Amino acid sequence: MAEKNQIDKRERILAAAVKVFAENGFHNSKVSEIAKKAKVADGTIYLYFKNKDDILISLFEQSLTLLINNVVESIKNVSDPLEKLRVFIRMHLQSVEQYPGLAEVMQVELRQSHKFMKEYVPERLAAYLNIISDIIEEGKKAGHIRAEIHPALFKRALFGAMDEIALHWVLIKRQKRRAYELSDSAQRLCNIFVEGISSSPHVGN
Amino acid sequence: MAEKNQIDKRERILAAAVKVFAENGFHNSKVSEIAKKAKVADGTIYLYFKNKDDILISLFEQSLTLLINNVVESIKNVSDPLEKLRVFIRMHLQSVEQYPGLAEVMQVELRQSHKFMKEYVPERLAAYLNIISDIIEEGKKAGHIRAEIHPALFKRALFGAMDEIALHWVLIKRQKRRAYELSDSAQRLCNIFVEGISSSPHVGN
Amino acid sequence: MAEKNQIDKRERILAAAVKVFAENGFHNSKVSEIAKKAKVADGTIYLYFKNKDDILISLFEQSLTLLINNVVESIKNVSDPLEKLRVFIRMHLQSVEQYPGLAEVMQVELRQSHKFMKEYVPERLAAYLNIISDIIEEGKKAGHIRAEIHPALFKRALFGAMDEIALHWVLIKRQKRRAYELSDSAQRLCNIFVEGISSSPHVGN
Amino acid sequence: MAEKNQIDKRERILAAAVKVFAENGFHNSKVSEIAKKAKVADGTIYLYFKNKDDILISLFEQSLTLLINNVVESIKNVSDPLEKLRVFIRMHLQSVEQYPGLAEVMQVELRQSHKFMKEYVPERLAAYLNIISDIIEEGKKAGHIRAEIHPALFKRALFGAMDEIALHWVLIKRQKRRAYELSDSAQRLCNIFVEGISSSPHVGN
DNA sequence: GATGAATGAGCATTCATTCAT
DNA sequence: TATGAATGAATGCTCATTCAT
Repeated sequence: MAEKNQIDKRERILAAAVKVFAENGFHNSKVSEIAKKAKVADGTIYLYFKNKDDILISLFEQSLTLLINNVVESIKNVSDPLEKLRVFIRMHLQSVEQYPGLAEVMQVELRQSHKFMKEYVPERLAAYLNIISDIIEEGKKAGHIRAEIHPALFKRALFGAMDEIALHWVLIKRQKRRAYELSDSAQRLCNIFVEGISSSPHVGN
Repeated sequence: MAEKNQIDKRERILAAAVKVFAENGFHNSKVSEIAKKAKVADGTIYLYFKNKDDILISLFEQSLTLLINNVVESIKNVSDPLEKLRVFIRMHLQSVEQYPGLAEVMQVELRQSHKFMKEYVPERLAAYLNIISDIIEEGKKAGHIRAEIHPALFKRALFGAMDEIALHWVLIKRQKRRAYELSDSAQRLCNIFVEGISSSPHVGN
Repeated sequence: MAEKNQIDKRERILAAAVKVFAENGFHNSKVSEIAKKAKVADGTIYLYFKNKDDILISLFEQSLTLLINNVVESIKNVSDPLEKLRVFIRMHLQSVEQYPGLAEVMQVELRQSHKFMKEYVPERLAAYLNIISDIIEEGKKAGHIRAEIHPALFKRALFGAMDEIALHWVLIKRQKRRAYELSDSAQRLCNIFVEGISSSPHVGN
Repeated sequence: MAEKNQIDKRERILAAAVKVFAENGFHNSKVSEIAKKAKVADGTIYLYFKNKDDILISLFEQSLTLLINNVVESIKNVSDPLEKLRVFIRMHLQSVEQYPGLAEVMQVELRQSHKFMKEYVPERLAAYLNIISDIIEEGKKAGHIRAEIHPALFKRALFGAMDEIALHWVLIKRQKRRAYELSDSAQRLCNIFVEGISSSPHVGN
């Protein structure tokens, strides 16, 4: 019971942190605000996290773990590498749509802290990206993907594209302008990244 | 002479700012450090810029203006839309290679600064991205680019990809690991974004 | 205990502030100096006061409340309006003698701080002054004070006179010149404001 | 001609300073704003004044000189000491009405700087106040003023009263509330300081 | 004399983190 | 565990003053 309460508390802090970070950005977020939103004393946060940075890292890793699990699960039963790629793209954007804080935290973490929290090595992110390059390797072996496609570059290109599109969607949404459907964007992204790299001539869509 | 000196001073501040921002990130950069690096008094900065934010915005817009000019100039005499796209990609990454601060400032501006994302309207960036979508429109009309390609999404996808790749290169470079050639990356990116979207079957590379 | 400590802390800050403000004037006083003198961290001050201005206002209101209480208590059992006035004058200067910071803070607040003169409405001060005009009204009704005396003007004239005299005493005292007795000044002030200066009986106006 | 221009410039700076100080208070006034209002370069001010404090002091002394001259001139042909006092009071408040900046500068100078510009000895002010005490001495000698009246205290009491009343008038005026007539106040002040407030003839003390 | 660009000292306030309870 | 009062380091910006022209 006490243990469950502890887990609860950690989760509550993380949940509060996503909202606060998404709202104000990492640097403009106050630990005390997270504490307030989590209905926890300021000091309590330091029982569960080393410092403010640690909250962000935890959040990021938690999100990525979730994302990785979702994606791996979804891809598991798909055999065609190109289809795997389509599923991947769809899953990523779907996750963003479902947890809009996710995209914002990624932005924050990847661009902002990435560079300044120099100690931190983004293993989880690497793992996530490697799912992509693995698919490419696999597709190349199977002859479904052209030999010229460079897996390590492709994974970053795709990730950058998805991330930028997610960011745009989040920004539009925040501005209360009618947000478009991210599932449409997923389809359009497939048009570029999947149909484009295929080794067979295009046969419609 | 006096006038030149003034221009010099503004430029010196901007040049110092790129370095400092790139090194520490916007939020962790001190105005006084910029001043010191520019060999200027702290107060002098406020003769040329409204505040710290204004330095960042100016930097960003200046960089983009440079980029736009370079790109437009390079594309001018190219008639094939697909080739235009290749040139665009090459130019962008070449510029990053030439002014490594550029990529970092972009990151900073675009992602890090929530404040800007809320208040600042990135007209220059929009103009830059529209060069891409214009090429796509043109290519579609000419029948060189498949009808399914969505210009507005494409421009963001390509930009996100280029940006991510630029960031990676900058980070590798900073870590003193042997930096790879960005021109190779450009070639590989073309493989994905240009050969992929073409309406004609691939004929080698 | 803890509560007492808190009250202590607020009081300590105010006590330190009187000294610092009196010594340097409001604008030349540093919050950090107040903190140091109160043996409190800089930030602690902001747990008890909104900002530097708020310290001054609190100080002023606290002083006036004290003054009002003292005066009201002293006057309570005096029936003759003219005697009330004498007591009032004595009490005011006595308070200054007892809390020399008081007079200086009054100066600071009332004269120096244009900002306050524009935004802050001195209710407490008005209440204090109205004690004077009430006495005058009462004396006029009872026939002890001439009809020509204008209560609203009288209250300000008396306050201005007392304040100027208090300031002079404080300044002399600070310069380490032998300070005269404020009780003598009180007596002399009564001679002017209560007994009148003319040696001949009034012959109308 | 050049000399006249110089005088002009000094006057223009002082005239600008009155307005700026009256508007914002001494500490919140910027030298550059004075310069702008005087249509003079910032640096030019330092050709005519040692520093910002010096502007205030000059202003104050200039005002007092004017005041003293006016008062002395007005009193010259009055023989009755009590009447002299009435004229003095009227002249002072009339001057305030005529040059509203005067009262504000007095406040600023006397309360604020008085204490903090420790080097400055207010000789001119002393001279002004001594006009009052001289009248009292004279009146006492002539038997028109009671022996108990203490000249040195009287001068400060009267000055404090006039100053407070002037300040109130200026504040009311600034708040755009219908300002009352200062000549009325002068009359009422005479009632207090000259005629005395008691309705019964003095019977000793 | 006149200018105004340049200087750089100075300071209120915030907020991540600690620790006595 | 949990609390939240207390801490104090850290910094963008202002503005009086200077001085090369």
